[in-house]
Amino acid sequence: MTKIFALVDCNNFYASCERVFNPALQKRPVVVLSNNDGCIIARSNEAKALGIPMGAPYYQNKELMKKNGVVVFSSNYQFYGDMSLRVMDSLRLFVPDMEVYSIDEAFLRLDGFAHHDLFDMAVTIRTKLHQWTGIPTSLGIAPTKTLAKIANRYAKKNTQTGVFDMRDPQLQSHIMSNLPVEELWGISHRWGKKLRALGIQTALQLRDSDPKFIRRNFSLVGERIVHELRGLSCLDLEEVRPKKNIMSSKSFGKPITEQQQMEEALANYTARACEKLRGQHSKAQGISVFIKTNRFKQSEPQYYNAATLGFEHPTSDTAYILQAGKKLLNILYRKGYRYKKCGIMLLDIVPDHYHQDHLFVAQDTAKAEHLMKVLDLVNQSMGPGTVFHAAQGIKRDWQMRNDNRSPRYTTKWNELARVF
DNA sequence: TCTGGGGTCCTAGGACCC
DNA sequence: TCTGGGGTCCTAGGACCC
Repeated sequence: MTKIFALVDCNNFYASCERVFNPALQKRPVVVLSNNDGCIIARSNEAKALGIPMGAPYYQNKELMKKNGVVVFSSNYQFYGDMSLRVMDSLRLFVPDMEVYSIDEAFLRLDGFAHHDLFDMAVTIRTKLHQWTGIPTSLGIAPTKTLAKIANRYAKKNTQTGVFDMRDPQLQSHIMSNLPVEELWGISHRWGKKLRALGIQTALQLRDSDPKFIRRNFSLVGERIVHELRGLSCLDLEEVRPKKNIMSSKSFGKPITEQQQMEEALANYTARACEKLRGQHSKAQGISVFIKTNRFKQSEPQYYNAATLGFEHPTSDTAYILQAGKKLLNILYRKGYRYKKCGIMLLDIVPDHYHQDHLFVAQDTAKAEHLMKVLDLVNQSMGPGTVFHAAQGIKRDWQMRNDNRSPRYTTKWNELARVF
């Protein structure tokens, strides 16, 4: 039986979120910035039309935006994350087989609905999502994930309905013949250049290439794309799996020059990573820490260093991991640099019921685990950061900038939208 | 002044084993 | 002159994604 996939993608997701509780933004150009107000990571259609580039540094486009009355937001991940949950929960009401692919995308399997009019069904889903969450979406339908991605792009650009069904092979060929190869899912700018050098310019040409040849030059990943373009599904819906690595890293609001401050920042990132770790019911068996200076300031002395440490036993105890991080930082840190960023990665993650009996530590871990449970509970009910470790510091004047953050409308009682 | 953060998968090559 | 063959596991690095 042939499969049927749909890709649901939220249009300009972060910008659309900002609009939901602020209708005055409806026709205005809106832009959302990355952490630390560094780069532009979301644009409303009006902002795109002004030629504001994706991923570009904010400060380079400040003038252009000011001139055109663009409304600028710092990122508000608590809010976007919650809006994403609402969209995904709504989708689940329509379709049982679904994969949440990213914060703003989900793949669906529609095989079971093949006797319905899938176009109508997609339009209904889209309408309801908008009605229930305020978020506009696009829906592409096709026999493979890779083709569904194309269908979705097409739906966004070329349709009134926001829905496009690309199951027909002739239609596929026609659309692919006009699609530059680097716009395919899985083909980066780099691979695009390499493909073009080999005479492959369009998605259609890639589809009709020899899979073995593509494999030699672009590995299994490339070969799979060829098959997917031919309508042969190689990528199925994926289960939600616990993360294998958990990272937490951030640039500082201003350069750090004291080890004490770096320790504080690192402690905060560590606490965050450990929270995620416990949230997915896992333990880590090691930690890696890195610190670096600002690579864009080549006039300043540059420094990057990283180090890894294995734990004696799998753990999710923040206090224990904080100590390990501090140890590593002590090895890495050199005086005399202006540091811009540091980060921590939790490694070799295993389920938390994975239990290696350890004669001497059993007692301690039980106590620590209980403490962490209480800590998480308090922070979940009273708000993040209500209770924290002393190592995380209080002043935190290295913290990132987010001057234009909107209220956390849906996750903070005192930031609810008001209606007058 | 100012340039994000968090992931996954695949491959090649080395270590090690019989 | 000449020094096996095959397998597994692990890791680092490179590629991609949103």
